[in-house]
Amino acid sequence: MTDSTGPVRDNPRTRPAKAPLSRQAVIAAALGLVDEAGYAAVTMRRVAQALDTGPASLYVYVADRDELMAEAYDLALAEVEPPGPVDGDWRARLELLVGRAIAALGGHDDIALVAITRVPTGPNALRLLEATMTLLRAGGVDDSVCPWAADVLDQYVTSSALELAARLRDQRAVAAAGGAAEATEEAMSRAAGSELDAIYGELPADVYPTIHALRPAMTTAGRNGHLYATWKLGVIIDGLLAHRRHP
Amino acid sequence: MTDSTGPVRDNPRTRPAKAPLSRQAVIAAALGLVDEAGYAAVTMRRVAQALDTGPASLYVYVADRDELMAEAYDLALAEVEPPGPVDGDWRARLELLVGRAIAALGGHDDIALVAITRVPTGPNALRLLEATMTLLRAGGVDDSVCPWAADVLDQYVTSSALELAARLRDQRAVAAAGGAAEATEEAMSRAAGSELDAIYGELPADVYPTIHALRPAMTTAGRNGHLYATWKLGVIIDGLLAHRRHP
DNA sequence: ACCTGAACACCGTTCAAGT
DNA sequence: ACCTGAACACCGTTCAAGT
Repeated sequence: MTDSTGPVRDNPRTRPAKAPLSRQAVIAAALGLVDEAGYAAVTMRRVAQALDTGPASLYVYVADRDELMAEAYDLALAEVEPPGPVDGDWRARLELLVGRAIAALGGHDDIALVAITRVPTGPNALRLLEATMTLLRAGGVDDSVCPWAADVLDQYVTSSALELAARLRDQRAVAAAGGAAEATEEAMSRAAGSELDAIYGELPADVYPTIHALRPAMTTAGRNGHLYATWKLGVIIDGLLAHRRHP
Repeated sequence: MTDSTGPVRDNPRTRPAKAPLSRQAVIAAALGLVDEAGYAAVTMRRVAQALDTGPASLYVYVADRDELMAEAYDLALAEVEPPGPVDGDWRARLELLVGRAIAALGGHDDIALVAITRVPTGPNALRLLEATMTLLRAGGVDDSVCPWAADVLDQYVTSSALELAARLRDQRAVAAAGGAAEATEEAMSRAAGSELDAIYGELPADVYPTIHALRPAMTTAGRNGHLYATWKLGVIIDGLLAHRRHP
């Protein structure tokens, strides 16, 4: 007699799940969609749908899609903790910091695309910029080149995060195809980067002698994700050390 | 008596401009639109409009927007000429090659965005990859790390081209605003990167001491485009030289 | 073979109207 | 203040129909 009569009553049994909208909820929903389907698949309409509302409602909390994605990017960086004194000298700490940023961003698919078209200025991005430049200074990098050095490291983080995301995506595709034999084979060959290898393989050896000669080393398989990332960071840091002072 | 009577006749006076459609024409039109309005503004419908046809007609020559943009990217690289023996030793030549690639891509607004989401495999990209790896080998870079080194240089080219494009875009905005005093001031402050500087300036100095201390060096003005690009390339090449061999 | 009008299934964003 | 239905001005891509 109390339950089914009044549709005016805000009954938590018939209307249970709908959490109140908020800026945080909108941003979290956007990042969740990135995880599921990637940056390009995040539309205002889908974010709204995930929050059980209409697209127009989002504009109460967020100026536009661009701002929303920038906030999702910063949310992805929230989990990154800057290393402390226990983690070693400045170089070990810098490597840890950079590695954590790559893992955090790469763990949210291609959210790092946000950093390609705009300079991140969210609170977490600023926090990590501060930490990075502090470590660089500790490494003897000159004040005048410190911002440049931080920029180079940021570019390294962005491109490495996108690479990691692509690798994880391939792995997920292989795992998802673990049923039909044909699909599995196709997914595995994609994961091995053999499309690219096939392109190199079809080039005439006389006009592309170097590509031809180095082809074994050029496949994604030959790149070995982690080893490549380590090598690349070494290149950058040693390069930075050689250019500590302003030209 | 021959000119105005027959509407059936294909009269070049009344129907002059419409060139026959072709894959090349579609690609060139797309790159032209990038130059005018940037990557995001290039839609199939606008490309069709520029060619005086309907969007459906483009699909005769091009599989989808992605392929079209990839071809436009490769077209932008067509003008890059690999340096020869007259241009100096391997390092001078590598610096020239990389500089030319940045200039070519950056001269077509943000077309370099194409290289972010897919590995360029057009004929010109392959031609320049071959040239790059040949120079790296001449510099003593080990075969096993050559592809990695080429990858690092490609990332440098892409990010530098996007930076250059942004700088040119700002300059164009300043030039275009050369009338109304207010508009000019706003455009110039944008060009000086003072938005970013304002963000840094508002940070509390006690929790962001390093950003605070280095703020003068962090503005775009302080970055001085060309000097920064030179420094960055030096960092990468010297880093590569220090890691010539496989770890 | 090449071209295209019309349609399909989407977009981001705005705005008047509701509570 | 917060929310929203409906609309506006776009998208990429397909496909049946024309030449």
